[in-house]
Amino acid sequence: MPRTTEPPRARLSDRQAETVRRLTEAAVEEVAEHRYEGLTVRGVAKRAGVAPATAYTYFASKNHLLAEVFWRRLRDLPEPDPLPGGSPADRAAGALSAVALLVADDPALSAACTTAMLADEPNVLRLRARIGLRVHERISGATDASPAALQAFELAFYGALVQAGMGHLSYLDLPDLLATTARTIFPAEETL
Amino acid sequence: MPRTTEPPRARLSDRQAETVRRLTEAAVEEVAEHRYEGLTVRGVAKRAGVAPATAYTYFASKNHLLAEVFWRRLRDLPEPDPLPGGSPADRAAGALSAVALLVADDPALSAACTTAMLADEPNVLRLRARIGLRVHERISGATDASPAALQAFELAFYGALVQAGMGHLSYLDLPDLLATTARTIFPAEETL
DNA sequence: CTAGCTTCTGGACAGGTGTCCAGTTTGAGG
DNA sequence: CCTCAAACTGGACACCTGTCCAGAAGCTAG
Repeated sequence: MPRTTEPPRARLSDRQAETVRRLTEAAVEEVAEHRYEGLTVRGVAKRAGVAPATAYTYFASKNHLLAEVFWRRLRDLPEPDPLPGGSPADRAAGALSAVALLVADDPALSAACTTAMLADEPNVLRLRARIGLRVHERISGATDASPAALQAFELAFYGALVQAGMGHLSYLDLPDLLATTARTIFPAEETL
Repeated sequence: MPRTTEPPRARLSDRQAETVRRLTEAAVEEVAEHRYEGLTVRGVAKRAGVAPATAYTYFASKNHLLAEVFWRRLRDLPEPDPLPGGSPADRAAGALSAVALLVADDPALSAACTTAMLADEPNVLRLRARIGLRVHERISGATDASPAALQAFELAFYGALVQAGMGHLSYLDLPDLLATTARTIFPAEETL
C-alpha cells in the first residue's frame, strides 16, 4: 500500500520486510563494489532481485537506503552495560566507539553511510533524528558527568564521525581518538 | 581556457575574476530565496547575468559554488589577535566562533554552505582541505593548550557546525555553545 | 477453485544536471 | 583601424533520478 517515499516503518508484512531486508543487504554489497558515488537504487534493486519500482516503493533515494542500513545496525546494537567498569571517560568512549564502528568493517560503507546521513532529504532527516536520540541515550547512560561535559563529548563524537566520513580520519582510529578525547573532557578522577 | 571543472584558482584574468565574483554574489542571493534544495547553477547564472555554460566553466556544481562562498569569507576573515586577552578557553572559542558566524547572517545560507561542504565531490574536497587547514591554524594560534585539548575542541567545533547545518542547533547559539565547550575542555586556570 | 486483496513488475515519463561545441563578442596590442 | 586570442553564448545533448500507472503474479480465505 505504501505509495512512495513512505519509510519502512508503518508495519510491514512479512513479505515486505523480507524485500526490505534484501535491499539493505544488497546495498551493503553494492557500496563495497562501487563506492558511494557509484551506488544506484536501480543497481541495488537488481542485485536484490527486485524491480526498481519496488525498491523505490520503500526507499526514495540511495541516501535513504544507506541511512536505513546504519539505523538497523544501531538498532540491533546491544545497550552498553550499565556498569562496565573503568573510568567515566572510558565508559563514555566505549559507548560511542561501538557506534562509530557499526559500519567500519568496510571503509567504503562507513564513508557512504556518513555522507548519506548528512543529506538534505526528509526521509534521511527522520532517520537522523532517531539515530541522534539513540546516541544521546547511550552517552547519557554511560556516565553521570556534567551536562556540559556530556554535550562537549557528544559534539566531538559527531565531529570525529564526520571527519572520518570525509576521509580525513580513519574509522579504525576512532576508538583511540574518542578515548583520548573523553579523557581530556571528563574530569580526571580515577583516570590517568 | 579552463575547460571545465577547473576551480577558480589558476590565475584568473580581471574579467574572469569579476564573473566569478558576480556568481558567488548571486549564489548568496539565490539561496536566500530558494534555499539549498531550490538552488540551481542555472538559476545563479541567470541572476548573475551570465550564460549557464559560463557558470559551469568555473563551478562544477552548486556545492562547489557554495563551498567557494564559504571559502572566500573565511579567506577574508582577519586573523584573530595574537593576544586578545581572556582565558585560553575564551580565545579558542572566539577564534572558532568567528568562523561559525561567517555565513550566519542568513540561516538558509549557513545551512546550505554546511550541506555543500559535506558533499562528495573533488572540487569540494579541495576547498574543504583548504578550509580545514585554515581552521586548524586559527585554533592553534589562539591558545597554547595541550594537543589533545586542541584536537578535542576542534572536533567539537565541527560537530557543532554540522549539528547547526542539519538544523538541530541554531547558528546564533554557536558562540555560547563553543564558549561553554571550550571552558569544559581547556584546563580551568583563570577560567570559572 | 475462486474472489479479492496485497505486492511486485516493466516501462514510460518529466525534470534536472553537467558536458560539449560552433559561433559570437570583447578588448588589448600592433 | 585591424587582428587575434580570450571569454562568453545558446542550445543541443546524454545521462541519471525519482514518479507514476496499468497490469501480472502471489497469497489467503471462503
